[in-house]
Amino acid sequence: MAIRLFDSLTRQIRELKPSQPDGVFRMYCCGPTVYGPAHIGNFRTFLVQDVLRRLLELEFGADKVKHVRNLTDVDDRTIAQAKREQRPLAEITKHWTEVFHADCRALNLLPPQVEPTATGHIAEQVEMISELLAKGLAYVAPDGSVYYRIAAFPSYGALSRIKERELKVTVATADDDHKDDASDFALWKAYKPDEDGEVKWPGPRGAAAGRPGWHIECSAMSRKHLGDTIDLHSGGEDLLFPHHENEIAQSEGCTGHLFSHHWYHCKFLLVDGAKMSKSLGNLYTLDDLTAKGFSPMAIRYALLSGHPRKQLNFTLESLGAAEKAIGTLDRLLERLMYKFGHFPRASPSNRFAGVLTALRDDLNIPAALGTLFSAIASFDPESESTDADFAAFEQILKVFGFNLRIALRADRVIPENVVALAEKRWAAKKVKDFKAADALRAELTAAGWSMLDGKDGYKLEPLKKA
RNA sequence: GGCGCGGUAGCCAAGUGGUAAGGCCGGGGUCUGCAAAACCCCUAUGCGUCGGUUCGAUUCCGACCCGCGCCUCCA
Repeated sequence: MAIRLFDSLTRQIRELKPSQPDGVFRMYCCGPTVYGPAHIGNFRTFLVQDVLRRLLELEFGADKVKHVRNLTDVDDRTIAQAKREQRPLAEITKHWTEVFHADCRALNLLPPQVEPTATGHIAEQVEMISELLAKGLAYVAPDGSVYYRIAAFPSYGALSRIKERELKVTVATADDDHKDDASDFALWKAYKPDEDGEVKWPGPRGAAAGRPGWHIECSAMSRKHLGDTIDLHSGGEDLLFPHHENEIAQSEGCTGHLFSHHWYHCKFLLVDGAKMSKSLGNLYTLDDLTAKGFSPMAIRYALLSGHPRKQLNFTLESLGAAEKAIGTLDRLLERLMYKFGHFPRASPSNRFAGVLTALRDDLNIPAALGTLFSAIASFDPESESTDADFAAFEQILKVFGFNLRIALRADRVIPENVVALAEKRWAAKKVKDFKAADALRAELTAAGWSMLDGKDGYKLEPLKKA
C-alpha cells in the first residue's frame, strides 16, 4: 500500500516513492544549529521525520532509504555564542553536537546515514556560489558579500506563494546591506573583524573572504550527498520561508533540475498554549523533563501524539498521560515476552494493520495510536495472541520507535539502600508482620520508590517527581 | 496589512453529510493484608457563536468571536 503525504508545494496529498532507478528514497532534513541545547520543539520535527523514515524503510526496505540531516555549525548564532564564551567556534559546536547526539540516542532517533556539517562543506558551497555567479543569478556586493538576485529566478516564491504577498520591507533589513534589491539574500557574507573573530574562509572568485550564508549549506550538501534531485525535503514550518524558498532558488538555479519531488513541514509545538520562548519560561529541553522524572520514551510519545500538520499543545499533564500510555505498551510487551518466552518468530499478523494504514495516510500518527490502543483492548493477550500477533506488535513498536526495553532499563538503577529496604519488607511480609511491612513501604515512598508486590516477588519503580 | 492554520469532554487529541476513535484524569467492579499492577464496566444529546444549504451538519457555505504561526537567517 502506498505511503501518501501532504506536499507543501502543490498543497496536495501525494504518494511518496523513489524517483531514481536504484529504488533508493532520498530524504533531506534540515538539522539543528549547534550553539545550545535543542528544545523539545526541535525534537518534535526530528521525531516526526524519524517515524516517516521508519515507515519508508518498512515500505521500501531498510537499505532503500537514504536519510541526510545536516548540522549547522557556522552562522550568526554559533559565532555569537563563541564570542560570548570567548572560545573557538569549533569547540562550541563540538560540545553541542555531542549533547544533541546524546539526546537523539535517548529519544531513539535513528542516526541519519550522513550528517554533514556546514564547515565541512565550505568548498562545495563556494563552488555552488561560483556557478550561480557565472549564471548571473548572483552578484558581488561592494563589501565583497555575494547575494542571490531573486529577480533573475522567475519562479521564486512558488513554495511560500510570496508573490501573492506584499513583502514587508523593514528599515532594519535595508540599512546594513549593499543589496540591489531588499529581497535578495546572502549567499556569502564578507568577513567583519569585530563580529566574526577567527571565522573566515577564502570566498568565491571576486568576493571577499568570509563565510557562507545560511541557506547555501543545505543546497550544497543535499546535492553532494543525494544528487541534484531528491525525493523529499522537510523541516519545521518556519523554514518554509525564507529558508526552503531560497534553497529552491539556489539549487534549481544552479543545476537546472528539479530540487525536490516532495516538501513536508511540521507544525510548531506549543507549550501551555503558546509558542516556546525563554521569556515565557516555557522552553523545555530533554534534560529539563528527564530531571522531572519523565522517561525519554514518554517524551517521544508525547511529542508524537498530535498530527504533524497541526500545532500540538504540550503540557506536563499530557506528558504524564504519555508516561502512562507508554507504560501500558511496556507491560503488554512484557506479558507477551512472558507468554512466548522468546522474540517473535512468525511473520506479522494483520492484528494491527489499521495502525500502518493510518500512518500511510498522510502520517496520521494520533489516529494510528488510537487504532493501536483499540486493537490492544479488543483481545486478551494471554489467551488469544499468536506468535504472529506478537510479531505484529513488535513491528508497530519499531515503526513508532518505542524502544520499550530501553525504557524499562532507563530508570532501573536502584540504590542499594532502597533494595535493602525492599528486601526487609518482603521478609516481613512473608512472616505476616504487616505493621513492619507498612512502615517499610512508607520509608520506600519517602525514598522516592514504589514497591509493587507480585506473587513470587516484587518490582521497584521510581515515583514521579512533581 | 499580506499569507496560512486551528477552536471537539477536566487535560491531550483523531474523525465523519447520517448521528462523536484513542490516551490521561474521574467513578464503579473483580483481585489483593496494605499499595500497586492486571482485567471488566461507566464517563461529550455534544464538536467556538449566529445564520444558511439539506430529509439530516460537528462535518458544506457565509458572517462573527477567540487563539496560533509565517512575512529575511526560530524545528
